[in-house]
Amino acid sequence: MLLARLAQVSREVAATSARSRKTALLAELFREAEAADVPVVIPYLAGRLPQGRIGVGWKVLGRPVPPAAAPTLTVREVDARLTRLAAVSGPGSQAERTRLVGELMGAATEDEQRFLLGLLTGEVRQGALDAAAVEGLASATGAPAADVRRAVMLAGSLQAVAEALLAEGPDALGRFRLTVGRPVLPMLAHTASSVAEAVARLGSCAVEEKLDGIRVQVHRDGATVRCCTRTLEDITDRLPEVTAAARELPGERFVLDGEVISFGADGRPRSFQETAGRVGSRTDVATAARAVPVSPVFFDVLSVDGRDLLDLPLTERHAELARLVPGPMRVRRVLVAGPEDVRAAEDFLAETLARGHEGVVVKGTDAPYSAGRRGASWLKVKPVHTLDLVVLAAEWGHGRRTGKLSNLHLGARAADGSFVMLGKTFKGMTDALLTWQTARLGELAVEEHPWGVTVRPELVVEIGYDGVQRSTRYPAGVTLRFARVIRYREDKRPEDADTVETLFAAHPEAAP
DNA sequence: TTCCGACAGTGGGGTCGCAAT
DNA sequence: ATTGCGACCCCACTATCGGAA
Repeated sequence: MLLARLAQVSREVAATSARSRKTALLAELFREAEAADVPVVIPYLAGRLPQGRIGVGWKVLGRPVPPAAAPTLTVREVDARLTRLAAVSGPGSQAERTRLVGELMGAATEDEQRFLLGLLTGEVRQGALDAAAVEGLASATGAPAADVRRAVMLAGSLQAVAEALLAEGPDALGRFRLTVGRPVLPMLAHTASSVAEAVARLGSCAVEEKLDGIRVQVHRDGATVRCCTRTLEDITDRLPEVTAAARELPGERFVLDGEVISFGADGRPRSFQETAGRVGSRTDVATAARAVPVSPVFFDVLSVDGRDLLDLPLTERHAELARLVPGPMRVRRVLVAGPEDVRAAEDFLAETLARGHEGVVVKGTDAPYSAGRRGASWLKVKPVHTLDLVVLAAEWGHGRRTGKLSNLHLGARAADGSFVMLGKTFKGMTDALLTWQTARLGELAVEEHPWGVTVRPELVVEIGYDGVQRSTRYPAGVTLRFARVIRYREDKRPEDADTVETLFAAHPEAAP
């Protein structure tokens, strides 16, 4: 199959907003694909490279190359070239990758170049990625979409399911079961604004502490232990403590879901930055582990001794977890019967925060484990802090925000009346707000840049954030974590804005 | 008919490892 | 030695479609 055909379909998919039409276009293409093209066509249309990320970003892509006049590239040829490119390493590798990318782009037509650019940078922007590819695949093969989706979640891979399905038909789906040693996409949580809201929505529930670490899925099969992240990246080699802990447990074959986090000598959790830095260390794990030891803390079990527990209610899965994993290695939790019991849940949240954790996750007791889904039966609750800050500048948006001032530079008031930048945010804005702020900030602009405008510091905006973290980028030495716009405060003047001192008073642990 | 779940998009900041300078 | 880049960890929130209620 020619790459040009993929580029054409991607363009057509992007041009329609109807999901059913997107699915139909993808299904048509999957039907056309030869068997040998499938392992490439499927991930490409889901906006992914079979090789994963291959060390090509904006810098390596370099300057635009004149496009070819006629399409000649096949998808398999492109895949073979990218496999070679991914294997390049050592001194001079960046130049060699740049050369190979240039060669590839030179062989591509304008339409193909546009598609390849999106693929390589991870910005396909066709409004249809995994879910649409799953639907299209189901439609192309006559398999029920729900069965295909479930197989993909359990295989942790669209590609493997696609190959089996196109080669053998819908019967192949039965093969994709939960298997110890093969990572499963983890269940994710929605957000609730308060424990009361979460309990009201779920009724009978478990309230579990939410640790601010790295999600980890642990598979043990006899002496073999594998650990993977939320995106199914294998990090076994970086977590010797977790491997050892899993081997100590009284079970030979199981799959556990939890969080890996580092506790200080005082027993309190270290900051996310410290835990993430440790888990990110690959070159000298032993030294990193001595400085920042990590512990696994589990909250779910997906399989034990060959029994698949995914469809069991939380209560039953937790009973299995309690049999397998000792208390100190499980998250703390309380059971709440319903809204009449909300005080217990609120007290538990307060205790959890006092112990230095992030918040809680409220889970419906009857809910199964929905692999790969953001199930409505898991609701996280974290306290939200707010500050009134001043807009110092704004950056032009991209994609659907092109032409709108989007990303705001946020400043707190300093003692001398100047403003200290604390970070940026593009979150929390409706389209109407984007339009309004583009006009308003345009009036306040004092300087235009290629990236946006700097403005007179007059506009006050209420910002929500989850906490502060250390920063070398900003002058106060800290920045806001997950800052988002709540509302503009046109009733406030910049001299009413919050100060750096206010910030440090609210977060004394972050003060210099 | 209205409501709501799921998904894609729009990016934020930090840290590590590797290559370039 | 330092800097720049890419990958990947954490993540919030809005718009939209289409099935559920």
